[in-house]
Amino acid sequence: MPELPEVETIRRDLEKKIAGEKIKNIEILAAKSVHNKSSDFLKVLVGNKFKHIERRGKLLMFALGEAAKYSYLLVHLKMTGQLIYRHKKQLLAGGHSQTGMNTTVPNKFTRVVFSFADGGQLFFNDLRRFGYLKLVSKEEKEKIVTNNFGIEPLTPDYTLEAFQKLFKKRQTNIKALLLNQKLISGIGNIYADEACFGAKILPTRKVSSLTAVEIKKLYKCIEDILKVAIANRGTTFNNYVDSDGHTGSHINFLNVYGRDGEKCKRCKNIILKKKHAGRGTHYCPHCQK
DNA sequence: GTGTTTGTTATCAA
DNA sequence: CTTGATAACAAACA
Repeated sequence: MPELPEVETIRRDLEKKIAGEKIKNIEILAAKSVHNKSSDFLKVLVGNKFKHIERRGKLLMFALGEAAKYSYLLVHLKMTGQLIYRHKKQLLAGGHSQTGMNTTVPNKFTRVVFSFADGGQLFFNDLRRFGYLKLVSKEEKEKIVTNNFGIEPLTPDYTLEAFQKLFKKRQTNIKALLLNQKLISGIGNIYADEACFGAKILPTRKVSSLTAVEIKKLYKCIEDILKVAIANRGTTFNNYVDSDGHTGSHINFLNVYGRDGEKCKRCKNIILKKKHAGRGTHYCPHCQK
């Protein structure tokens, strides 16, 4: 489940590997994963290059070198998408990474393959095919960003004042607020539960019931948890790997997500998991109020 | 065969 | 128009 820390880890690494490198060839193995006509996709990208990679929430935006009708390639990994890069030598060695967990590419879940002039290849894998690649114009990109993404954590836009505003005149609960990308972007099921644990707040609480002190605490916890998770190169629970095909290590630092039935690291009570807002929600019934 | 997993959108209701 | 709640999607695995 790539959320902000996982997508950011991919963005930073991948940008160093592919920025400015000419795209020599593209294989579309699953047309459904590409939200453009295949012929358009190839025509625009082959011979082009990615200048840099931006990110908003969980959405990656590859800026094209030669921008005309299309200026950006949007990539959303949804639940099981992966972007794995192999340079020429790794490919000659058999498509495996050299250290850590091996992810063989291509594999049966490879949907699109980019081949670069320097012999490197970028593989878009997606087991469940929820993810997508989509070419858009500059205007479309800006419209998508404006219409679908709220406050971006870890940027100057993420202020306590802006965060506090989200709580005004809202009837929903904390978990739903944190998962709502239009209000605050980049948080998914894992970090929503982890942030609530950090702030000692039950995810089921109505947002109107939070005190000013609790809101401030949650604000700080979100920032902290995302930064630490990035430092740990993300959480690999099921499917996530970085652009080298390596797992992230933040799973070792999770306090509640996936720990139902285990002891709370803070108070030793048993962590519970309940379906809430259609999602598995993990919490400590004792030290989260 | 069934239940479970979640990011996002569609749909309906208030 | 805004907000909220829920279902649906997709696909593999235990």
